[in-house]
Amino acid sequence: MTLKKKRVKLEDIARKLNISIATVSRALDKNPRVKLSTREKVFKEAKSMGYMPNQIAKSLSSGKTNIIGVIIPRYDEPFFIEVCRGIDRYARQHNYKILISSSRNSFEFERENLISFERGLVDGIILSPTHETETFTHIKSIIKKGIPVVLFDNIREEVSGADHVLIEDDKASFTAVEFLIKKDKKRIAFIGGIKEKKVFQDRYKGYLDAMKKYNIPVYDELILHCDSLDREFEDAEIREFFNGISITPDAIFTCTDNYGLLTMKTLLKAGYKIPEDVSVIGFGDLGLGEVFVPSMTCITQPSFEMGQKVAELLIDQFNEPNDVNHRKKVVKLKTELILREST
Amino acid sequence: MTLKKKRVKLEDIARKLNISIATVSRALDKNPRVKLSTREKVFKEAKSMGYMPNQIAKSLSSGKTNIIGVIIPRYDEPFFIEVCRGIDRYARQHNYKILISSSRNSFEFERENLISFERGLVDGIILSPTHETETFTHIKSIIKKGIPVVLFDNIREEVSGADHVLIEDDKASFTAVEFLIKKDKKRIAFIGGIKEKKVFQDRYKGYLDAMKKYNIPVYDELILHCDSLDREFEDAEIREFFNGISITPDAIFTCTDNYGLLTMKTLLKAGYKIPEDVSVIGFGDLGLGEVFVPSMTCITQPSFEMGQKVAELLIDQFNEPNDVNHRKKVVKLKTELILREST
DNA sequence: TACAATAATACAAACGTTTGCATTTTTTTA
DNA sequence: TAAAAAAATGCAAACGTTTGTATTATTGTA
Repeated sequence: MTLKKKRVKLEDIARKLNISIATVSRALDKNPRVKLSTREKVFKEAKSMGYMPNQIAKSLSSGKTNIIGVIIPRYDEPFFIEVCRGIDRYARQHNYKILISSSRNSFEFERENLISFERGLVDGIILSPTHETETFTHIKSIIKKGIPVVLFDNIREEVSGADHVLIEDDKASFTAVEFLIKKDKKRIAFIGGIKEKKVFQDRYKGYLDAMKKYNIPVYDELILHCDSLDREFEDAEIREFFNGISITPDAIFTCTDNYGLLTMKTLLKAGYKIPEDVSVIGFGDLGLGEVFVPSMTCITQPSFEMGQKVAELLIDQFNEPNDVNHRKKVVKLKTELILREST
Repeated sequence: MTLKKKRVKLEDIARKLNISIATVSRALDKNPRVKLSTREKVFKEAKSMGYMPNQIAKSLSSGKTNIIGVIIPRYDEPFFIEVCRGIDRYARQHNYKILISSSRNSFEFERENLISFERGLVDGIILSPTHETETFTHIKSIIKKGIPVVLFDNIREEVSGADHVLIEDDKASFTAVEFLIKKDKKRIAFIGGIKEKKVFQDRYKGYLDAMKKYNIPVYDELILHCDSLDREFEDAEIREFFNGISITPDAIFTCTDNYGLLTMKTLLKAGYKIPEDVSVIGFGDLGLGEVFVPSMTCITQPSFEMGQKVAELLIDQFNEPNDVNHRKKVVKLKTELILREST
């Protein structure tokens, strides 16, 4: 049985070369204060001994971990994954790693995750609040401790008090619905998500605004606010909705790619033709809408870019003076309506 | 301008209460060596001062970070995300966090990531090798240093030398193809992925084995090994393939959900009826196959469970004596064929 | 060849914990 | 009521770095 060998540390190199730890440390740092020939000796020895710096010790000493904590409501939503990709890309370019946690759509978990990040493992935090998140005291308390925080998506602006990035949900859905109206649709259904979630409220608002502006009647019957938190059940919810309505819509605006696809599926199965009988629009555009037959018209969300922007704001904070009351930055990203076969 | 306050540490509590740091530390640990009344005092003070233990200092002192490093070939593949979810679930239950990196399908990045994990930030590593990964010396060198490693998916068993978890790819695809044959299909096309990747080799093997066993002719023309590394181009590749063939297949076995969906899309657009004219089978089953119209028959990969299993193996290693030469464990997970409308 | 100026290196404290062992305090016992 | 036993606390080293300052070695200058 071979036991694992101990890591080699600065001290080992120092002893071997008969110099001090400080010199070894500085040599490996390429600090010009140590003679070139010594530096070279140290490098050579470090390599031959298989030296690897200890990140933890470094962090303790420097007070920086170069880790960014990320809290998202769930993993199984392409939007969040895409944002994380964006964060990761930007972070890596700036020598940071990211540590992702899911709050599983629960305020309690969100708080717990946040608290666990308070233990100094991360230099800053990126968070997308759950729909349950109504108060922001937990976030503010983190900020007050001087830990940089950036929020994205689903923010109630009035209360956040932190840098954040979002898309113009109301405008985006207004545009989509307006497009349907201009295509002469009269019975436009709306399929949204849990009412508590800010993004869905905004998307609903955009729908109502457009309907109002063009004087199109809004039928309560044609409005569904899905509230399944689990993907598995969304399907059933949408099926039931269509079973229950007496007015046949000629267009459907949905607040999610998944809702859009499930809607199309349900309608196709029921024998409707898309877009001849009904038009369908989705929201998000993360790949599936394009593959489906017919392909789905979508609002694109610049998810990857959102991630990059969020990371940028955070890393900017790292480099700013430690002013707790600095002016909060808000970035709004633009969306676009991508036309496909479903309209 | 309000400056951020310094973190409160054990020393601060100790000073305030006029006791030693050691006692505070043990009190917070609920160590019975310190008097109950003292413990209570300490807890109260810690709370009122807003004490949060410093994870980094703890790690340095204990030699454990409670972080698991995970390296996957890419983020934008639901399979890997699902595995990560499984890892995360199991890890959290055992008080570990996970740090995910993508090797972006490049051996070089894989190595770099691995090296960065050698710096003591993680207690162990979970890795899914890229298709470029032919030698395992970088992995072995990590293992030799005593860092626990577990691999999953896409392993060349003969060379890995580490615990690993995989599915029986050849068996799975054999089953799928056999099913098609028993449905009396005669011209069965195969759409696989990059030839260098072990999982695709195995899935191809399963196809060939089944064809051979039942004496079905294999047409080279009906075989495609996609080699786009980027999702965007897979579509074009598959379209071209179908444009180029002169034999019309009556069934298509594809090695990926995405290939399956793209295939269905292409066929539907070309006017074929599924499953009347052609049957299609996918591989993976991560949600989309069920939504598509017609829904797609798939081989299920127990991705989430795979993640959990991988994490379990790793955490088991943490608790084993430090035997570098311990007998490697290999876990094979079962797949299933889920029948849907596309066959 | 002595002395300053400069270059190279070493010492030791600090980062915030944990923990073995020593010391002090309290309780028990005779 | 003093000694022994048990309980509570404190001291200091350790974890592996970084870094300000002190020290030593090497040059250059007159």
